[in-house]
Amino acid sequence: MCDTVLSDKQIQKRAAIVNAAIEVFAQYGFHEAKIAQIAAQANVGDGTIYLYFKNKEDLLIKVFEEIITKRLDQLQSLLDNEQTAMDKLVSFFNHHVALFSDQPFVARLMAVELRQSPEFLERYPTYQPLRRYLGFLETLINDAIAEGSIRPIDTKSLSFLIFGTMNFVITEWSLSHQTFSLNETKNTIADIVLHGLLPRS
Amino acid sequence: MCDTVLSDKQIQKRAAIVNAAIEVFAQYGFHEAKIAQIAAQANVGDGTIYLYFKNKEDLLIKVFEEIITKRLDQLQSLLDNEQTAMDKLVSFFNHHVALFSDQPFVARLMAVELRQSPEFLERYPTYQPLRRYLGFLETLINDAIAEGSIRPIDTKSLSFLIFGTMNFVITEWSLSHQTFSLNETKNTIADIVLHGLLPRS
Amino acid sequence: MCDTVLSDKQIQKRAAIVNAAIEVFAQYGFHEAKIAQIAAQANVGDGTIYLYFKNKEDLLIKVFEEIITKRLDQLQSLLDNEQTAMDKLVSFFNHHVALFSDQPFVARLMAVELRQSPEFLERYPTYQPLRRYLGFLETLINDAIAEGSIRPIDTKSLSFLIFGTMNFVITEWSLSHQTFSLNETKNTIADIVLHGLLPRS
Amino acid sequence: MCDTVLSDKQIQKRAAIVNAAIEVFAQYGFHEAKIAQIAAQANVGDGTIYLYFKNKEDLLIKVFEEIITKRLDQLQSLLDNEQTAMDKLVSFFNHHVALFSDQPFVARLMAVELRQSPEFLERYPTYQPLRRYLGFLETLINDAIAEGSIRPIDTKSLSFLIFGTMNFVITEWSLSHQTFSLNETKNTIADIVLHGLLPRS
DNA sequence: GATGAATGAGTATTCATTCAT
DNA sequence: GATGAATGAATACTCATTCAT
Repeated sequence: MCDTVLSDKQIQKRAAIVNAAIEVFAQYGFHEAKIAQIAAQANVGDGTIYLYFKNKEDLLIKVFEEIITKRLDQLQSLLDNEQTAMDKLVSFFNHHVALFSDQPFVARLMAVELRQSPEFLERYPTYQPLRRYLGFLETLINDAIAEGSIRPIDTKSLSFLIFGTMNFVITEWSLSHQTFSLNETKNTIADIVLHGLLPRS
Repeated sequence: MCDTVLSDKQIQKRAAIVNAAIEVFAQYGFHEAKIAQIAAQANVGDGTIYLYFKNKEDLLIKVFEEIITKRLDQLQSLLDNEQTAMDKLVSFFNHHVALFSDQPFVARLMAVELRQSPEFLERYPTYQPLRRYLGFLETLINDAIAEGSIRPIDTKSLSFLIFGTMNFVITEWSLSHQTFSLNETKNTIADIVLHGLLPRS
Repeated sequence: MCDTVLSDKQIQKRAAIVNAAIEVFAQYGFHEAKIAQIAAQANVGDGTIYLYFKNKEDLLIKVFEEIITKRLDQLQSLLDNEQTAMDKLVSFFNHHVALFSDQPFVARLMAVELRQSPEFLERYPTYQPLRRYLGFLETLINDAIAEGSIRPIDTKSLSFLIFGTMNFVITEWSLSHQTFSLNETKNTIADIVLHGLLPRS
Repeated sequence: MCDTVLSDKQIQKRAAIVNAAIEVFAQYGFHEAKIAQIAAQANVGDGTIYLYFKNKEDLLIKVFEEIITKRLDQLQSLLDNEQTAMDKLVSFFNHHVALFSDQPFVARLMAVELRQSPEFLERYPTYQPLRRYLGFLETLINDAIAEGSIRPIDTKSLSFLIFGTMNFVITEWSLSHQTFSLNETKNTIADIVLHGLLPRS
């Protein structure tokens, strides 16, 4: 059934499972999360999960894929409002933080759970929702460079800078129980990246 | 015996366990790492590990503490060669990357294993070797600001920027099997952070 | 599921586990009894035991509770045939021996396993199926005294005398591989208790 | 060394181990008692115990043998003061209770630990310190019968009656934290056994 | 399709025993 | 002889997965 067309009721059931999985994975991490708890939270039988997902690992993978896809769709439509490539890039940055700070565990999941171990990753060589996300960011950067809004630097390096920094910031912010202002930190970092650290003459 | 003064032979045995643990944790992650495998790799009996560490979790914690402490000591003495605060900061940045790229799994461990789950973290509220590391970085930043070498910005934000970015870069570099130049990426990022992204008029 | 109403099949499965547990506990004692062996004997998976009992200790406790309850029910209905309190008391004595000599290990379990250690007992301060059994015996004694069939002596002392003696006798009889006549011993003891040891003038 | 003649210092060391073992076995029971704890309590190294005893089981066995031997010696000399066989028997009864109530755990050990399991017993077919104790009691009974002080009944049955009852009483008394008068219970039981339960005309 | 009872493989940890010192 | 660090066998319990209903 895993790949068949689903009825409405089935779509709802699958969504319930995914939502429950997000919550439970986020709270306990992959290994401490129990299928039984996810099933209970989703109000389905334990076995039902296996009608929609191959196994626990597959559930984690799929959950991510869907989060990232949804995030990218949201970002895409939000960015349509912006004119210049630079505006789009700045907007991406702001919305990235905003979107993930709504569900900070997703940032943690991205930084942590999907990187369980080299072993894990090697079992899913083609699995790279993160790649799609970074790829999207790289496109925006390239456009901004082409536009002349920012100076030409290595695209991948900048995407790592933006994504890596903000992922770390969001995770810290979440783990610290929001004891600092995410927004101010974000603005400070944007300022540094845009203008540099050196004193302005 | 856990906390007593150790004989030379015991020190060697303990070190063998720690080294084996680093390798196995790094390759498999905390949950997939088996005590039996660590013991085998260290050439000791399974039970011996429990003479030196309270349990598997304690082993992870201690392993980290020791890595971070060693790293900080190394950095400290390397930085003694530098004159200005700015030189020290730049040197920290370079050596940080160099040190962790020698053992890229340590970067992964820092980013991943120690963040297992909110549950895990809450069991060790005061445990923060990462704090010490970031604290050291913040001191360097403050000195550089006081010196006038960089403009006054929020210290914590900058420390997040430097550490978060480079931790991500190292992890990506490691997971990608070193398919890009760590050094060039590092230099590009340093350039951006120092001079900013905007086109130079 | 532990406390839910059970289906017929589940009742059978639970009973199979209880029976297997009685045999294995009886043969090896609590500590030497292995869950795997009980499961094998009951023809269920190891894990299945944990669907019906919290843990090994709980299994021991529950097994006893059920044996004692069943024994008391049997005794109760057997005693309904007797008219006087004295007849009931004598009947209890005879049936007690008969019932436990059918499963002599139950006598051993009562004397031994449930008294593992003061530590064990203190973990179950309110757990006293033995109390119920002795309490029942004390009631019978009180009635016989009220009836005037036996002289008024301390009820508890007599209950200890009857129960303690016969439990010891049954255990010895069982451990000695029935090398003496349980029935004759029982009758001799009954005679002594009823008529006293002193020579009859 | 186990069976060699021992120096004074060794005799002391062995005694320290035995005493520590009694305490620890009594408090925790055989299975929960740890060799390491016994060694610590006896102020010797773990390995030292194995110089004096073959293994943990052997330690339990030897400990009992010595307790029983000492008890029997004490009883023997106490009984020398008595004239008639009947006086000796009564005296045995009283002193048995007194001696064991000083170390109620010995009663428990006798009732419980030495009866671990049929398996355990079958490993020590010839091991019967209890036999010696019961044998001594039977001799006293026989003498009292020969003397005409008590009527002729089956000796073994009476020894079971006396020993079984009092062992149970002492154990209950100990486990109940001495909430009833051991002495009164003892006297009531003696009275019943001597005079019988039936009303005196 | 949905369920959840049953399964049994898998593992951290303990502790009696050994043996190099 | 005494020690106690080292050993590794042994086991209760968990939980992802299956499959009869």
